[in-house]
Amino acid sequence: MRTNAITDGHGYMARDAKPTINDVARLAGVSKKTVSRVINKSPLLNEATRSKVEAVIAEIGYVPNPQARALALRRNFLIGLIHDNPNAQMVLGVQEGILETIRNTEFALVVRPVDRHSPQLLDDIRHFIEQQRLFGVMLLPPISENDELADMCRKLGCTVVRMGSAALDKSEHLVASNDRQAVADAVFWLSELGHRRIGFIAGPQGFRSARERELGFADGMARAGLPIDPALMARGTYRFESGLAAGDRLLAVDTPPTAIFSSNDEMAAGFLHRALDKGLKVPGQISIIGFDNTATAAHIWPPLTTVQWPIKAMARAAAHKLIDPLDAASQPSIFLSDLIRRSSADAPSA
Amino acid sequence: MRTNAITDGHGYMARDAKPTINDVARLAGVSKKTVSRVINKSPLLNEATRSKVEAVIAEIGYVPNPQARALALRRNFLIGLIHDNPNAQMVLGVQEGILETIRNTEFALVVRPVDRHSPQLLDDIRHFIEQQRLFGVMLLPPISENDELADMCRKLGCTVVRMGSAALDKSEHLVASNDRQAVADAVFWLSELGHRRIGFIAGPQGFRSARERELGFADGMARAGLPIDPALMARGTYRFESGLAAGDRLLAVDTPPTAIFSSNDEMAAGFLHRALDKGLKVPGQISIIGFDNTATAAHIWPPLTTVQWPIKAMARAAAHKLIDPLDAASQPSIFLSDLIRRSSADAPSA
DNA sequence: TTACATTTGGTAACCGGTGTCATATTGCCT
DNA sequence: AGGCAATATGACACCGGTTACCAAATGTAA
Repeated sequence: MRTNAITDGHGYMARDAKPTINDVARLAGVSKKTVSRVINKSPLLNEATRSKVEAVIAEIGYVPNPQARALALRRNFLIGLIHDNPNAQMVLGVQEGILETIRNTEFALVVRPVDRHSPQLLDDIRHFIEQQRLFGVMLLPPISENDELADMCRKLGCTVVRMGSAALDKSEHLVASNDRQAVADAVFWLSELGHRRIGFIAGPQGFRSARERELGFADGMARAGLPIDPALMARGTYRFESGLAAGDRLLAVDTPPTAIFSSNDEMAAGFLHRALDKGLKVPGQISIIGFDNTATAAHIWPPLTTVQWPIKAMARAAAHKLIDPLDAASQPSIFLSDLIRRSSADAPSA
Repeated sequence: MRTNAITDGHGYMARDAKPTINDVARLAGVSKKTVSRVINKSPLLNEATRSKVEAVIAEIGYVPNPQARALALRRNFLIGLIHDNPNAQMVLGVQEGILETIRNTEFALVVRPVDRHSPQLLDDIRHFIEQQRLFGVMLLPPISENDELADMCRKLGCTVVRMGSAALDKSEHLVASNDRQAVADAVFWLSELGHRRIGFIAGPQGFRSARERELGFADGMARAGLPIDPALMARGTYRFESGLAAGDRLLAVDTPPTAIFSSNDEMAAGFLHRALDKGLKVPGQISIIGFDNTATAAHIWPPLTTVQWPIKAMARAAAHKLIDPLDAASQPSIFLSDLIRRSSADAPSA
């Protein structure tokens, strides 16, 4: 008894008619408005009336129509997740985090993967927001670094929350991780382990996350009182292959490094790959630390020590900022990442 | 000029008023109905009237309110993606595929990660569908194998499309990959390479995908005229650790296998890990093939040869089935997977 | 010229909720 | 008992689209 056989003008099956607020009102012998009050937990309601209406609601399985509500309230309950993210793990973690927050609300999460390099990027997103009349949007890195995009979303009337890796200029809705400090701590930890020659693989220029991690590396080396050797610095693209290339170069210097901090796991995996190719012992001869804690990090050999964003917690916080006006007014939330210690980094073997 | 400063009763900022169909009608000097006809591309319309209205629409940037439309049409344009999936790569691929299909439609994609083991699973999902009044839902494996869930969604008036790894009983909306044949082909390929002792790591019992892949293994061995040695068969949980365990057992037999087909990449990675631990040369002494082509597969060492679902194509097909009643009426779509040949499998070294 | 079909546009009601404001009921005080 | 506030409920218009139905304008044939 799922649908009746009548089709509408579009060829779609007509849906079973669901009970409406009118049905509830009629059955309970009250007005629509009273039912509406029950639904919205209005305080000025006779207890007897309330329970009578609630009984009817439960009996016929009434669920308010969100589209009608959205229309009447002139505000809807869709939040958009816009991302262009190479790290599937992270995107999914964010989706789960957001969902944990909105699970018992009337909000829903609408996703929109985009192509950062598309020339119609802005138009696409504008169309998306206007067409769906989004309540708010959440921007994930790296596209969260696009100020023009964030401005546009705001002009469109959306609440905007950005997840980032650093203090993005404006004192706006932001959920960030303090990459700089996390990297500094990790590098300092390497120095405590006894490493003196520590190399660094930077991410691509123009990414705020890449810049923050570079600064963190400098901080950590400074704190450890270690000099930065330009021969031990490489720049990659955040991709596996560029880690390979970094390995070629950094492992070929006269006095090679005993440890490497890579700005992300993919490059770390590439570097590791190359180190093993060259017959080096990891971590004996070369320690490696990555960033992101992707699935790969745990499954390569040896398992990669890496820095991990508290993604779900950040996503929960971001979702709160989005749907809770009080929270939104508060300061940016800055999270600190954890160092996941696995086997790819240890004290250098004498 | 994003919002005015007036807040509504809920403390949210009131949004800028967007132009409505009435504004368009007034400015164009026609009735609402005429504007509606233009929007819906009604054929019985004076060309001059149409262009006049279109000019106004373009000028003031009118976009129809989807909530109002949904209300009036008694049908909405939200499709839900319900999944409980360990493979982030795949979920994201599906999201992208669906989006490619619905990009220029008025549909939007609402995601709902769930916990397959939650006791309130059905209630949660029922609530989700009823609350959002979803038009249709797409179920991803492994939860797509839950018939009870699919039935419930249908009863709720949703179009249901399931992505699966095998012919799911009913002749319903289904987009599947032919895992059985893909595995058979891969195993046969191993035999062509010269392997005679081929082992198999099965997935957990109760998963259709696991069963299909087992059948595929048997098919491939039969086609190659090779016997199946029970000592070379293991069963895992689809997780890395169980691949490790399989390695412990399968590599300890008197005449160890020269090749292994693992029902997924994670277990393959675990098995590979263990093989390297034991000092085996891969692929020289032992070849390994996985399934899924996760990010890990490409980044472990040696890179894993693996079977890959044409995920985006499947997702596109599934989305079409969901939104296009004609397509929906057609047969299930069965896709064949590709074998991604990397370095973990090759001819056995004499 | 009239009768009639065909286009084209307008009016009103409705979808399922909401807000505003008026009204009915109750309790309390003098 | 009468007056008044506080509480509880209802009537009604409205959100922004849709369809159903009707009226006017136009074209066309007898």
